[in-house]
Amino acid sequence: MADYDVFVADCPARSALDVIADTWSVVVVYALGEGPRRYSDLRERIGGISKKMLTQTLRKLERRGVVERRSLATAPKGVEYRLTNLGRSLLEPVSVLARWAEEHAEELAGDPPD
Amino acid sequence: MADYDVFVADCPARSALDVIADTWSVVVVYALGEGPRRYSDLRERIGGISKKMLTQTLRKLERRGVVERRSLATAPKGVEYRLTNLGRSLLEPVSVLARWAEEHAEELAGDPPD
DNA sequence: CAGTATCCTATCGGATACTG
DNA sequence: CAGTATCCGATAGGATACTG
Repeated sequence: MADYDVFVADCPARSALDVIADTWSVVVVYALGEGPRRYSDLRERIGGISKKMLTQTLRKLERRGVVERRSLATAPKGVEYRLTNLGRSLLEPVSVLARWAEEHAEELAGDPPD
Repeated sequence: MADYDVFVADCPARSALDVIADTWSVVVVYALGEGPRRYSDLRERIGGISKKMLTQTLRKLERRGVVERRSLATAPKGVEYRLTNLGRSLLEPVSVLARWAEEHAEELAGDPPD
């Protein structure tokens, strides 16, 4: 019936999750989906993220080739982040996930954190 | 352009991830996508999962309403797990994730674990 | 057969303070 | 402005041993 296998190492859904499963990655990708943003604007746009976690998340997404960092020479100077092509291609799967959660919000509502 | 917001608590993609982001959940859901399975068969089918993690993952998915547990009276006795309707509805978003990872396998190949 | 119970390490992520 | 550095508590998850 199914022609995929279910060993973790080979499970492709798991490789996708390696990119986006942590607390902040999808949120950052969402935020950058609107267009390039400076570090400080990102922090404002995203509620409650510490500088540590924002930097850490951006660095990881950079290594994965999902975002790109570039320094701005224009005043006021700063740093801008944007999605790469790979990053933009992530928006669709993430939105499918989001739609699923919205459609099943009630079923998911009642359960304890973990 | 985008009309979603990006605060974690409200980010629907994050609620979906709360269900599937851990190491084994998607793998278990995949495996159960083939049909009901007994505990021991699941463990065989899934490579390298400990009893502890299998049980823990199944319990969590049960609480989330994604899988259902039922005892088998027939010999040999045992326990069977199956996807609920909610669980089956998860197969699509997960496979979208999987397809994304497969399509971008090379881009993702080169990077360090974290 | 289908779990518990323990122990142990590694990483996650928040808080705070400091820097070029 | 865009980070580092440090400390800390709370999970995540592997290994092993025991149980009804």
